[in-house]
Amino acid sequence: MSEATSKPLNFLEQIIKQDLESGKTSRVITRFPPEPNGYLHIGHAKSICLNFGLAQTFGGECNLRFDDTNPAKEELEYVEAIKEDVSWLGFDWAGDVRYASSYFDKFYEWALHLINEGKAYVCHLNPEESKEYRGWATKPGKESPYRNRSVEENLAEFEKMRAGEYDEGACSLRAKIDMASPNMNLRDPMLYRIRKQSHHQTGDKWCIYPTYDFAHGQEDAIEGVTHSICTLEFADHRPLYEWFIENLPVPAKPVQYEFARLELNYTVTSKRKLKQLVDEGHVDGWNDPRMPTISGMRRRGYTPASLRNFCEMIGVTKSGSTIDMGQLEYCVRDDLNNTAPRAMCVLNPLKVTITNMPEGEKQVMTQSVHPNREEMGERELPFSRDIYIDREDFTEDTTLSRKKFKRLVLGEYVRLRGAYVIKAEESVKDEDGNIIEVIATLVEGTVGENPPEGIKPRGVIHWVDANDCVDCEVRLYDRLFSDAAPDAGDKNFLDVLNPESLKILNGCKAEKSLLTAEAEKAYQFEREGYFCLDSKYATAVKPVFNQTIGLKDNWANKV
RNA sequence: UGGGGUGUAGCCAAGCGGUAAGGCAGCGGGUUUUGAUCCCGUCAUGCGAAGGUUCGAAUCCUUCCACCCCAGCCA
Repeated sequence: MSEATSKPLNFLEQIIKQDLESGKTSRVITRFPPEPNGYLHIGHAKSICLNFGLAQTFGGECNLRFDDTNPAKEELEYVEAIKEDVSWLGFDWAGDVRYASSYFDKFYEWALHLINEGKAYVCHLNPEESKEYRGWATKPGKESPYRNRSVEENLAEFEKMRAGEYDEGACSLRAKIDMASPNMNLRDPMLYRIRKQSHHQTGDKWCIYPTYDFAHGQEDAIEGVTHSICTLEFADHRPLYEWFIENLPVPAKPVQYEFARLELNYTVTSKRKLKQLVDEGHVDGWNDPRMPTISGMRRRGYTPASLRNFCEMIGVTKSGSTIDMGQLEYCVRDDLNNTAPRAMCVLNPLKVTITNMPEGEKQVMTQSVHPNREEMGERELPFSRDIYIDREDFTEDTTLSRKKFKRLVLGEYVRLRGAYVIKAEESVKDEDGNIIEVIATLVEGTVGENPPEGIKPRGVIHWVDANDCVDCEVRLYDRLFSDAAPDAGDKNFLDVLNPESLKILNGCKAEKSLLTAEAEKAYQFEREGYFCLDSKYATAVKPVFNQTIGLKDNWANKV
């Protein structure tokens, strides 16, 4: 790590390195603490890579802990999905999955401890009154009239809360700190509130639930977490986090650090908004391939490695930043370019008949599965008199320069990828003047060989044997939002949804080898992009392919 | 205008008193049976602004400016 070529340490790595060197800690324990109230998204991927990555780098461990302190918003479906996403990303948590809810007895005991110390009280102010008493940024709060109850009374009232004798909102347990603190979080924060709901892990055992603030640091302490890493908006909570650690007989003293959450342009990373997209049917579920969720990206064909590389590449700092979507796309292309098998698929088929090839004759071309990775083997491509090419790869316009149109032009030559050089002899049109077929001839001896002197193919195009191919559906995706900052200002993100984010193409013609494609495993459809079989809609008789990402294409606007 | 946080290129990001790394994007060129990949070159006299300290400042000091977060019985 001291080599000149190594990546510089981010600020958290520097802190941990120092803590290890100074002996402040001898091992590193981190945790990824999602609340199971939605699916994980790209922003969580950053946190996962950070927390698990730090543990890996320094030979420590990282826990997966569900921060399930609010039964009103949480569901078992989400905990299962989150576990799957973390595993898929390639990380193993230490030991069993943890739950904040499994520490509820301990939290209750610690609440009693604070009451006994005179540091917590049951407050019967209702939500509106609490708000009023809290004051404002420039205005100190007022002390609750219940603030100075006796320990005995508080104990009795808290027991009544726990026993279900009060309705939701009737009262709460609060810490006695400082109603005049400039930090709003220290103005007698709430520790417990009443929620008469069953919990996905603890059932109906409790009707009072600890707040985030009263739970998080203590969870960390119980698990021996040394570096508790959260996002910037919790920085204001750090003094409170520390207050609990100082005032409770906790078994360890974790320290909280904050980093900037990931923002990506042209998308939203807010569970609330993503849930709204799902609930209102703007997308096809949490794993819609257009969603920035981990499950959506997986269904789209993104790989764990590409996401990990992305998170590594963007860095970790405390400055709020918005990463360009292009950077994520670069990582996906970079990984897929190296790993994806190649195949050919014609998206908008145009029939080509090769007249100097006898009807019924079948030839077989062989083509490498990957141009620079011989070990991936070869594939066979049937070739006959009738083939399909893409409509966009043929034109009758003979005035186009060779630089501007490197495809098939009437009267000229083009190379069929992995097969012959052909010449377009004439085009056939329907009564409306649309080109429906191209009549062509092949140049003998051009498979794997250059054509004779004088024949200069304009370029290389992809094709598929019309007599031996697979009919399929292809789904093309564009960004979900047409605005770079769907969230910004007071604009409604739903107003900037991109109406063209999904295009469904039917009647596409894929090469036969694609019949064995595995769901979510991307192929490169040569000259088109990366595509994977959809895990939801593909059937044995009808493959459906999702476009993972297009090939980089910077010639269109240059010529 | 209370508290907390952040300002280095179009987007990220190193830098920790010794004279602005790297990546993405862009631009120019080369190779190529994918207009992809790959390769080469190019891209901040400048670090939010203004003062100050110093032989020397993105780094230290002062003042100012801009943006983000906090008034849930959400996390």
